[in-house]
Amino acid sequence: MNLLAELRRRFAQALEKLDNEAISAAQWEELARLVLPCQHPRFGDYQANLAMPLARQLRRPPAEIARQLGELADVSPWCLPPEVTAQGFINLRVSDERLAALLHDLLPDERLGVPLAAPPLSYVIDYSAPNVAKPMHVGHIRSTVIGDALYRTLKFLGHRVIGDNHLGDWGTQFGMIIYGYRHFRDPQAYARQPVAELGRLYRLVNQLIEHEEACAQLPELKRRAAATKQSLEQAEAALRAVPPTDSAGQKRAAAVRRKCEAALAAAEAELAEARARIQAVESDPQLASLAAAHPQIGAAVLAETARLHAGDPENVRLWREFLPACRAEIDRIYARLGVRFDVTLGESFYHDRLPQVVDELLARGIAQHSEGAVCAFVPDMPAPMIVRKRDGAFLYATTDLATIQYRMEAWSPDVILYVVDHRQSEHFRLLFAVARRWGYQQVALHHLSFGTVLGEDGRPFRTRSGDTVGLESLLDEAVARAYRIVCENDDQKPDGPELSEEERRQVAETVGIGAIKYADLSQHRTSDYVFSYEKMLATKGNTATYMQYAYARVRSIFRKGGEQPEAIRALAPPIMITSPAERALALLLVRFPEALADVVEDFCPNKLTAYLWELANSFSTFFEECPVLRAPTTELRQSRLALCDLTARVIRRGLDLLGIGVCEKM
RNA sequence: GCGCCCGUAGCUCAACGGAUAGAGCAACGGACUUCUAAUCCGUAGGUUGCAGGUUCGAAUCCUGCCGGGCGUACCA
Repeated sequence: MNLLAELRRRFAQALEKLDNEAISAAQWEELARLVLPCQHPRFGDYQANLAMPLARQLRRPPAEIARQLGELADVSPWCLPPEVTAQGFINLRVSDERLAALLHDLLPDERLGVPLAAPPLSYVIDYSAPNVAKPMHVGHIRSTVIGDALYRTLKFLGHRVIGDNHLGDWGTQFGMIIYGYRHFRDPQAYARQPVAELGRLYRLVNQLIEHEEACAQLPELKRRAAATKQSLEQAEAALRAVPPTDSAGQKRAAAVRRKCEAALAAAEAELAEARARIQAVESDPQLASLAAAHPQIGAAVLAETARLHAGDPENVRLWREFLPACRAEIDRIYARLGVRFDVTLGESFYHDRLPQVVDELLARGIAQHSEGAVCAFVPDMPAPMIVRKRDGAFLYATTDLATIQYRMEAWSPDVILYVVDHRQSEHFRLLFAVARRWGYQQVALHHLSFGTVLGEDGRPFRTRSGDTVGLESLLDEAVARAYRIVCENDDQKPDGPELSEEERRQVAETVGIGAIKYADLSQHRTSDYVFSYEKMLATKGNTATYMQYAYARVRSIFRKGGEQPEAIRALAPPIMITSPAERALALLLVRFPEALADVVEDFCPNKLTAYLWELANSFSTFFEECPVLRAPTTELRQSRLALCDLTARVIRRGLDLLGIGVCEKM
């Protein structure tokens, strides 16, 4: 049961009973949303803040309205009689007796009190979506982890959910490895380890293309750096020319100078990057000769891609040969991450549909020819959505439209969620607008954007040499650090180490992967965050490790006491609330359903991490203050064991919904 | 230039239009003969970028400014 939702219902009923024509029925539910959890326990557990906004409408003092609503609202049996303040707040406190009863009911409940959604909706979640020909990197973490957490949570709430991995399996990257395969492959290496060899070919071709582009851009970049330098000098001169008495003028000129400084820094950085790319190839004789032997490699790669798309038998054959190996590679990483999909329909799946999509858009007047391309113009958007290029090729925008069409035909979902980084928000605004005009008006389309993973320097997370960081090496590093922490802790246990080497490895894997996922999920989805092994593996604070530790402590109590959780559940002892620590823990246990409702309200998993952190913290306090095995009476011991069991189950379930595991010992 | 997002404790971040803005890290002071100290308890730290406005009530909504990130017609 969701207690908050229930109290809101009661207050909506109270408004109805108020029988005041000034308040429309439509307002009841809206006002009832002003029943909220208290920010501070001194005011109680929940508060109803609806008297204040009603005061003007009803032309009566808020305190008086609050008193009346407090009487009309039937908050029994859960809450004590409401207390009303002079400002008009209605404070609600859950009665200890009922709290105990609620927990007692929770004990045998597999769902831990979480109600099934009524009615259930059907969702398609589009997440992860890496390009399969290149190794997965740090940039894929967020989409994968957030999407998976939302998938699990929506499913647990009883919705019909289809997790769809919209792979990039049809793009230029395949042109690159086809080209690489034709010209640079090492047959023995390919026979031995095809994925590694394809990865090498991808990186090699990519490097040669970057070299070619950098060479081509170099004069322009030099020119731009010189020009920005000049405008900076002008801006500085202009600033000096402003008389000191003109403070407004000074400010304006200083702002211009700052802008020029930033532009110069950007131009110089770009120039430096281009030079580094050229240097990387030319300092290596082998690479340099390859670059010389393959001029126009960029165009050649595009031609290979075009031949693939046009159905050239040899390129299609190679694509079919490469794809399984590439898929196996990412599947291995998904297995390690514990991420699953219901379907994996990559871009290639929609290839056949693209011409019809464009034709249909043209026929219905949604798109038109413009400068040789086919474009869908949308009011209030500065640029159109281009669905076919001048050269006749389709774009990912076209694929995205075809994907919506297919998903609607195949599953007719109520909601489609796209877990994709914030830089694509404009693309999605266009996409959704065009989809609406195309006739998909019922389905809710949400772009769940997220921020960038930053390094400790505040710049997007990269290696020291400036490369993106491979996802797998990230996992390995986190696990390696977790292993050191596990060993250090186990060696220091008062009764000596209790983990075997094998167990230590397993714990380290669970803790390390959990740390990475949790660090990501505990940030607000939309903000950037700084990637730090130190912080994510910290043993105090809002980390997976802390939750996992709390879970392990509970399990340890059961082990030491020779108790079985199933036995406690079957016994279903009365719950006794004898201290503030017990009460705080008990109330949080009852509020698990609220946390999950919060998560899906705006698709923010950090609501769940915040809840779990509070719960685990509350348990730690309880652990310090309330002896379980040595409780003064058998009844209290059993009651506390029941609290422990529920805590462990909520933590385990909560972490599971985030895609994070637990350990019995750590 | 235009568009989108962001500015909260020294640092990293929470906060649903609600009461005295919360955590963690770092700092300081306590608690292991007691179920895992990977812990707990306490102290200190704030003009929520600035200025207006809306509201009974604003970190939250609106306007302007300052500062930052990202995106801006044929890449994905």
